[in-house]
Amino acid sequence: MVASGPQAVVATYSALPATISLMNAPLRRSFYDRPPDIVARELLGKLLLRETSLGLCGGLIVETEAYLASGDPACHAAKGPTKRNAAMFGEPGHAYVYSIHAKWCFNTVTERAGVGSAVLIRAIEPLINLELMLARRPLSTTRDLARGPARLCAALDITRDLDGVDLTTAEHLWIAKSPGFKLSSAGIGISTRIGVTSAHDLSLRFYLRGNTFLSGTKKLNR
DNA sequence: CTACCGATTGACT
DNA sequence: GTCAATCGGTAGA
Repeated sequence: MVASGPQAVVATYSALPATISLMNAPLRRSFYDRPPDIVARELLGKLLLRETSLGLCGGLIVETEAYLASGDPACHAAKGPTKRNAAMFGEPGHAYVYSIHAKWCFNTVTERAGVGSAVLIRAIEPLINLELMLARRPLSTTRDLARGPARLCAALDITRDLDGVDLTTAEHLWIAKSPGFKLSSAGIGISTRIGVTSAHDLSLRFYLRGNTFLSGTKKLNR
């Protein structure tokens, strides 16, 4: 059993020269209490961490998408609150977990309660406790383990149970800074969002350029 | 209750 | 590159 709460975890990240020590203190609520396109961009290079009775696991966020409270018909909040999207209208810094095509996807709620915006985490680079994550997706290669929003949820065991959970405590699911990772604007790619059937024109997908663990096609990742 | 849809994935050409 | 399986959420009878 791995103790919860801030602690150092060790991992090797492909873009860094060597094994690095990562502190896992959760980002504060103020980080999330901003427009989703800002949060989506700044979540790149952060660590997504998941704690269960089987131990700690996680990885580096390499791809995100913003869903806007207004002017964005692709956003689940666009038609107002329902039972499904209730978490999106709650406090920032909580999880919004929804089902699509019989799978789960994970978002962080952004902006103040009542607004209805979020950031979808689309891909992580697996770093911590690969064995555990691979056990949850036994047919997957390491590259495909968490490349895609539903794959990532399967690898981290994120389901409906975590809908609405607070991301600012190191209990079940949270996001932390990864020391040593520098976000440069040159390293960030921006494209239209993947899979949406409306608002094709909005460039609200953010990704770490050149990262091996991105979902989508080569063309979108240039 | 039924019917339809989808912010996906994995198998296949 | 194409395409169908999958099932929870939602709307409507």
